[in-house]
Amino acid sequence: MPDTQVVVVPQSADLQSVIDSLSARGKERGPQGPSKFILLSGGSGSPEDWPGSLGLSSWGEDGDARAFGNPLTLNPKPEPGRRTDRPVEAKPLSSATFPSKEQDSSPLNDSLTNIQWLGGMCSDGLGSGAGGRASEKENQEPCAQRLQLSQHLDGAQRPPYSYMAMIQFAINSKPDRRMTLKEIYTWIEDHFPYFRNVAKPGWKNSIRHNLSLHDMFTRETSPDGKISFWTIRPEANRCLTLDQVYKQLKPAVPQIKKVAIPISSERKMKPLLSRPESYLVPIQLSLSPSLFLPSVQLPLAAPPQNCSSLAAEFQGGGKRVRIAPKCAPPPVEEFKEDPLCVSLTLGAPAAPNHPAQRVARGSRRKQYLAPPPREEPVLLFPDSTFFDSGLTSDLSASQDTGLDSPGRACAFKTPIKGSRPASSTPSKPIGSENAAASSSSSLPSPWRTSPRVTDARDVLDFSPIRGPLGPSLTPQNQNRTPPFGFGFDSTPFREPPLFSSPRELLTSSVRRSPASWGRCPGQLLPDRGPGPGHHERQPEQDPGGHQLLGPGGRGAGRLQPQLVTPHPIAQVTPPRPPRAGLLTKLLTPALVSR
Amino acid sequence: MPDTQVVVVPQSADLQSVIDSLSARGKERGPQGPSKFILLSGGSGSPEDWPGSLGLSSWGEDGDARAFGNPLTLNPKPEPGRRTDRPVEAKPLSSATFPSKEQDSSPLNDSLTNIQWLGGMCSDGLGSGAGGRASEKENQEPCAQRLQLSQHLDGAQRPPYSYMAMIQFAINSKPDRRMTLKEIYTWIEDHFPYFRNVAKPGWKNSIRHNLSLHDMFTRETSPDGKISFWTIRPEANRCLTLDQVYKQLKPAVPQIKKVAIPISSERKMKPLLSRPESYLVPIQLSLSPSLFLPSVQLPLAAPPQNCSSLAAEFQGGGKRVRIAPKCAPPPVEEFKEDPLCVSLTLGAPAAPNHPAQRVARGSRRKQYLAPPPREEPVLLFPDSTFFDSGLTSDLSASQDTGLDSPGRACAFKTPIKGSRPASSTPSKPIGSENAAASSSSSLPSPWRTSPRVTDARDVLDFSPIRGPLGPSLTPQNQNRTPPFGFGFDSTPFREPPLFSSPRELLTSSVRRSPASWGRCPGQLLPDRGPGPGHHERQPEQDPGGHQLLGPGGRGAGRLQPQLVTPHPIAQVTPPRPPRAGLLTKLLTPALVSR
DNA sequence: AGTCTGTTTATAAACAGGCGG
DNA sequence: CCCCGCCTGTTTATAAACAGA
Ligand SMILES: [Mg+2]
Ligand SMILES: [Mg+2]
Repeated sequence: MPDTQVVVVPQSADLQSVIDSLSARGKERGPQGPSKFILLSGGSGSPEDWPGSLGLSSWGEDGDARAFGNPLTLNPKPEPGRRTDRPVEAKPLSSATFPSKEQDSSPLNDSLTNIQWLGGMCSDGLGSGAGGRASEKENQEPCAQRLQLSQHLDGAQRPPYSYMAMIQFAINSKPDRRMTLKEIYTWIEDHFPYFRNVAKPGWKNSIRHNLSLHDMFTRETSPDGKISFWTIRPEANRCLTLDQVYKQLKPAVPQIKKVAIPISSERKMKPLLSRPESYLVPIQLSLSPSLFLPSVQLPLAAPPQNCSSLAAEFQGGGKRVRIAPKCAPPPVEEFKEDPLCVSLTLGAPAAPNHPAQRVARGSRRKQYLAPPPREEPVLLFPDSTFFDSGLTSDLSASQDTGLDSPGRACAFKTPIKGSRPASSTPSKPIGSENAAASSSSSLPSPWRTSPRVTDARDVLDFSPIRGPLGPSLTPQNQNRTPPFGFGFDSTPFREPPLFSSPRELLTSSVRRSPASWGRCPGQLLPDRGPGPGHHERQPEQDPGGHQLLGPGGRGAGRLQPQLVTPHPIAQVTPPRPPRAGLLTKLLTPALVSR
Repeated sequence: MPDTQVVVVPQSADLQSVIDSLSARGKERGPQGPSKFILLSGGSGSPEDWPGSLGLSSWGEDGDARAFGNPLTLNPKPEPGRRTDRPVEAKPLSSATFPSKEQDSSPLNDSLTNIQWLGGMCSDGLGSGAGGRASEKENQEPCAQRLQLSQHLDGAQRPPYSYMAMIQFAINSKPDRRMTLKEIYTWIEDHFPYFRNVAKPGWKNSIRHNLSLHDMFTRETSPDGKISFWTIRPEANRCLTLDQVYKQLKPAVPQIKKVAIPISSERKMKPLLSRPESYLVPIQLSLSPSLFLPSVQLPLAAPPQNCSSLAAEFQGGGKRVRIAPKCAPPPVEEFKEDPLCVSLTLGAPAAPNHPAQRVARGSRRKQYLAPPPREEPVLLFPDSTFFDSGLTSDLSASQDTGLDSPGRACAFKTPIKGSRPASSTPSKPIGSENAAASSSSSLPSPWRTSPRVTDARDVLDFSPIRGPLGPSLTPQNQNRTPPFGFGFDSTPFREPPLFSSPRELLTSSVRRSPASWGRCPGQLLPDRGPGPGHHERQPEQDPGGHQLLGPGGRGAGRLQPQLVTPHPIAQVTPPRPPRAGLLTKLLTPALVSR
């Protein structure tokens, strides 16, 4: 049902206004816009938290106590000048005109107009106070103190994407997927006015930081050495584009857009850390029909599998939406306190109670210790496990409480990756990825072995787009065809995408054939030939991934249903939110004064 | 001359007081303490900047505007409780006694007593004000506002080591090189009282952050899954210990301790970012005799090579000392404006003007694009290039200006690493590390090829200890024996350590045979057998490294002599500090008001 | 329910190197 | 030609969000 959107509505929200808003947005969206909506009751939140009226809390007053312009202190430049090269904010806010010139970047073919965080070019009359020491450094006040006016439509809403994601958007928007730093800046400013109009100049520092930090991004130098271009390691490039985040590429594939409506929750974070509480993300829903409104039936491929999701948007009382889910199959039976899962059809039960496949307990994920052993762990990989977009979903909530509790075949514990996922190139046997970390040659044997237990967990597809090939249930981790087809790239993967954390996803490579690296679907690469024979050096094979969103314990199996249960309007009864904790408080509205 | 220390003295310092201080310290040190000192005139600085009287500037006033304890705001816990589990600072500073109990960690066999940043347990009478909202969160005020009193001897000086380095110290101090998080905390608090007495509780957050971020650190789980231990990937473990930083392991190897005396320079950094301006670091000096006082002659192994260093301590007007240098051979002749180098004996000139070995220009280092080609690039690897301790030294200052300028054989440009150094395991051919990044199968040919130019640069030994085997000059990158011998670990490396940045050093592995992984020299592993046959899975081969110190552009060829020239008291005439810039100002004293 | 542990992102900063005014 | 400031790139520090135990 490509024209369908699932909308999670705060309990306290006015349903009619939601509907009105959605209808309006659907019109803006044009013919491709969703015409049907699935409404789910979400956590809390009041109408004033809605996109347009979000108050952008308190990041202008940061002040920070650091004497900025002490002209006599010659301490080495606290980030030199570095003002935005765009004319905006160049002068001390003298009623700038925001020429919005230099729309030189990629064509704005993204139909961005309907996204709430994408306001138009700021056209406010600024000129507010505090303009004295005009910010010339990156570590300065936000570009515009003019927050009180036009709190929307000028990028007041920070986009919900992480820097890493935005950089990927930017680079992948170019046909050759290569961008200079300045171009990245410009692209982001053009597509996310927040950064031009609102963010402090330090955001450019963060861009550079991300480029350097993540080895997904590599720098290439022009032959003459004069120009540096940033690229995405082809093995790691999931070819994320901003388009894909809200525009479906292949209507044939069932896709549902999802709108998370913000829940009030004030942050004390620094400006760029605090995120808007809602945004549009595309996901491929794979929920059992019982989760939906009675009238809705998803034309799923295989037998409808479970695999969670949805609730993602509400974790932490409207924290932020998770894109690129860490989707792990729920344990087969036996699991306790997993409200959403209860009503879901479970994947084909893998060999239950597979001994030696699970770490006794203790696992905050990551802890890449050893590559998955040849005897593949039991990995539940139900059909509907994969989500089209990076919407966070994870029903692997089963806390893995009792150690070695029987009946929990798919424990999904501490996936292993051999501290570097590298080396399993097509030219080499897959088993060659033994580059591992756990070979500390002096460990007492119990220590060596235990972490090597290779339960797959979390994991799966972070791709915002879904290929037509529906993922097939692969309980034995064989013949699996992870949904990395990417629409046009149909190269199947021999190995299932096994990674346990966003970081790994981000850093590691795409589990596609080298021939398909860098071949992204769609019109983004019109001038590029299929380039099939190009994979000179076969990089390490590994599932590539990316994280769209901000900080948080993404490394672990997220979206514990008990934490984020969206109280679906459908029949699914929230089976008692177990062990609420602080997050429960967040889900209960009005506690936050605001 | 193992009993010799090089002391860099600020120009404005009172020499007699320096000598007195050094003498006193030497006595504290005991029989092993240095009895001879080499004094070098350094940048600037006034006596009050000396260790004991450093003012610890202004990190208590940060304030930060974020309302901390707003009891009604239920925003998810801004770092829960998390007070130091040690009793120190438990109450609101009620004249704490600092029981200093639980000296349970490794035996303090480090003879730490002579290090200035290691004060005794704080014994001040504290009880100062501001004790109202006792810090219970990690993101709180520093443990003790009592800075005004007893500004020394209680850890007032932040140790000069990065978190990564300290974690290595801690873990490697255990015989089995395995530590729980809490043990790491305790070890650091015991050995660096700063963190117990002065630092804000957030330092523990940073420890955890470092453990997670750097994949050098891996987590292992006990068989029952109840306990997590942090270890160092054996391939990456350089077996750094705090001992090695100031204690010479093998007196046969020439080692000289160095004392950098602080230069006044106020920072506006946050507490933990601002570092003390001086500390002891061991280096293996390899300077031509002309650089030293006439009476000093270093018994260097091979013909005295150049290779810089020294000046390291003074960059940025007493920024911070660099440990674990990024030592790169200086260009042979032709280089411009390299004062220190001028007077140094240069390494044997490698094949001059090796075409196609150098990137045309443009390089801020890192930019791992392709693995080093089989035809090894010309890498100047002069004997004295290596320093015993991690003292930063880098004479590769030659800006590599003119592209393909002849006469500069050792261009050291943009080393390449194939975005993941993995896969070249002993079991596999070295050539198999083709996991690379530059295989973007759609790049126009010029872009593909250019970054692949494989000039080695920077690089080399970050080890704080030096093995007896003197590095041999290897202009052709063959038969090189990088100084990774580590004293007792004499396993030679087949591949030279080729890495270009501290990060790479940190992340990548030690270029030792797998059998030698985890085998660190000395008494640290008394209870561990030689464990030769333990390397089950051969991890990626790659030079291991580590960085001891804090932030900064370590990735690039550092220690531009023009920036840090210490004005040695010896005959070396500072050949005109080229292109001073802002850093020049920093070197000139008194400009900073203080 | 709170704390501890672990993972990840955001932000600031230090500094190196290059370039252009 | 040199100085100097800005831009770019790398790395560490710090705070924070959040998950899991
Ligand atoms: Mg990078
Ligand atoms: Mg780690």
